[in-house]
Amino acid sequence: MSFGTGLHIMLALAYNPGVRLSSNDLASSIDVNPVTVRRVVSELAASGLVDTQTGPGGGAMLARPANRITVQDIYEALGEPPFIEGHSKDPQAHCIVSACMPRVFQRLNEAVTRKAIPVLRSTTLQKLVDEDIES
Amino acid sequence: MSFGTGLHIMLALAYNPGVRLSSNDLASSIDVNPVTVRRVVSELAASGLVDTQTGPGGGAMLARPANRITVQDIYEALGEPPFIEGHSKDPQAHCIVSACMPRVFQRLNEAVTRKAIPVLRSTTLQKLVDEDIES
DNA sequence: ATAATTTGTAACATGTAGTGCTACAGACAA
DNA sequence: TTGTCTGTAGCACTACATGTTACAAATTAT
Repeated sequence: MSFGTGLHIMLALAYNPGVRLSSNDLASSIDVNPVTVRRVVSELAASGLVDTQTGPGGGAMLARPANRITVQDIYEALGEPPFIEGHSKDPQAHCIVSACMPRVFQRLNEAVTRKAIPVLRSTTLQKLVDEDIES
Repeated sequence: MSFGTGLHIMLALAYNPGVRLSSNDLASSIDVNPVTVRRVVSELAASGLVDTQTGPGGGAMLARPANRITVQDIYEALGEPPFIEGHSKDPQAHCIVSACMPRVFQRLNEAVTRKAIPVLRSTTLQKLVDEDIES
């Protein structure tokens, strides 16, 4: 859904290891609605990246150490769109060009993704906390 | 504006070298409104990628050969957003994490972009016509 | 000149996706 | 039992791309 909000949440949790932050805490850090935070946290929890708990003192915390969670994990968890995306219209039967567009977009996206994924996969939350991006 | 529509337009023009295609021709190939096509073509023309002409027999054609126009040219011409984009909220004064988010997103985007751009830059329209993507 | 065609652009309507907001059931701690 | 949180539903609001209509200006052909 929202990668920007999701990464901000994960980074806030990484900065506070072992501490549960409520959706209100997180919301005031990002300046969004607590419900929006809960919606994103819910997706992160479904992918096993965070652990949530209800009740007083409850909230979210990282499910494993920050050096074992990558930006790619977050990107996938939130179902982010492909880097290169075509239009959504179906190919027109009468048109040769439109018939091959889906394959063109797919291959182009694969080529870009093949380069981008390793960057996201090698960037852990811990590196971001240390502001140590991209060796 | 719309990279999907833009690339489809450019590819249709590449498939028909030397021929001017009207916004109606292009619109029926993509299945969008002719005005939408004219809006995108207008941006492509502003960047010098296509040449347009009014009147009967008018329309758009590539401004230079398909092997000298890259996907990156099109991506830039349409002012596409960065690959990795943060949320748009201003950093909250009271929060350490939110203060460093803009820089985190910027560096992350730079790292991904540095990998993705060469792919787009080495992929010419002609390669796409030949379905020869990514050596 | 005149008529027909096409771009470029404005103005407004429509569709769609993310977000804000309220509400409340269920889980949990004290 | 009470109060605090999450999870989620439902609906309003906002932002933005696209659809639609309209028309001036450029160009071609007669």
